[in-house]
Amino acid sequence: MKIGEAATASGVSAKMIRYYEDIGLIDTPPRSTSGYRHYRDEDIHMLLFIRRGRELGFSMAQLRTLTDLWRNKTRASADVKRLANDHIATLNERIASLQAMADTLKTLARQCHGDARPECPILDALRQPLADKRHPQSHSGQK
Amino acid sequence: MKIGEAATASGVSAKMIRYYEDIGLIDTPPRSTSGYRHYRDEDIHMLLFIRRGRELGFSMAQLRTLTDLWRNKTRASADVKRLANDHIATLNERIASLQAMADTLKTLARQCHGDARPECPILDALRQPLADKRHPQSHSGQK
DNA sequence: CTTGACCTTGCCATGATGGTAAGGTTGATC
DNA sequence: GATCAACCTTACCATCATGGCAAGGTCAAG
Repeated sequence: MKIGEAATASGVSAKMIRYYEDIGLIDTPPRSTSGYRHYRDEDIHMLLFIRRGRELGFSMAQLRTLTDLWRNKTRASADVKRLANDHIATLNERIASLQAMADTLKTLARQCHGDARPECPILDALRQPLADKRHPQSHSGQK
Repeated sequence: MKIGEAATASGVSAKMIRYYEDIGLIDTPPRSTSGYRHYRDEDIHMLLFIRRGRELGFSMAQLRTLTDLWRNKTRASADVKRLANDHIATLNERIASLQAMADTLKTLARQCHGDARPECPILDALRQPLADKRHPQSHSGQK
């Protein structure tokens, strides 16, 4: 299978397949005499594996570990689980951060008239330090 | 105020202040005869405004619009509110996407023994198409 | 043999940020 | 009035995963 077919079959662009090869995430495939890369079904499975990992938000570094674990028949499932749990924790942090932003904005937007007048609590809030709902600070440390 | 002080006062690095100037997000400040940039309190407020906007997750493009609105005394608060609501929608999408990843991973991690054995439903799941909880697909469209 | 679809490599761009290097300015201290 | 440290200036490189483009080679069908 040439790279175009591999791309279609795996859903990973030819460009990215070459990139993954470049950074050593996948094996360097054999080449035809004319230099074309050739992939086997096994390689497609690897690419699918990588794509799904990316879709779950794993970083390239984590994918590197995951593909190693995948190839390693004597792996301990505990290692995979730990990686997954770490990633879940990271996802939760990112979610919490975005949620805090959204909550703050929702509060501000609710207070904004949203009409033709220029007064706007949203802009006002950006002028002053952002209020922290849980630990509001009353002092401003300026020089 | 020179750029270092402006950076300290605003919490925006000198590097980023120059960058914001470069992309036209802030005005080009006056220079001393030796070429040093000089900032007034007003400029610091603008930098604080930008920083807080970034902290709320607004993109640079949105910040560009926001700073324009901020400077424009005859703005309509409706415009600010619309921008905020758009951004809330974007944040919600990103949250939902991350939440879906986390949910899938949590389900998989729960099924993983997490011991010394190699069998692992997490790796298995990455080998097969990821299940969509709401609309499971039973066929695979391959060539 | 031509044509079109594919492949190859290599370089550029993204976006917001940090780093580094080489050189000029300033102000304080000796 | 020299020196030194702390600042400033510009300019370039790197990130990370991805896409785009260009110039040229390959291959199969007609």
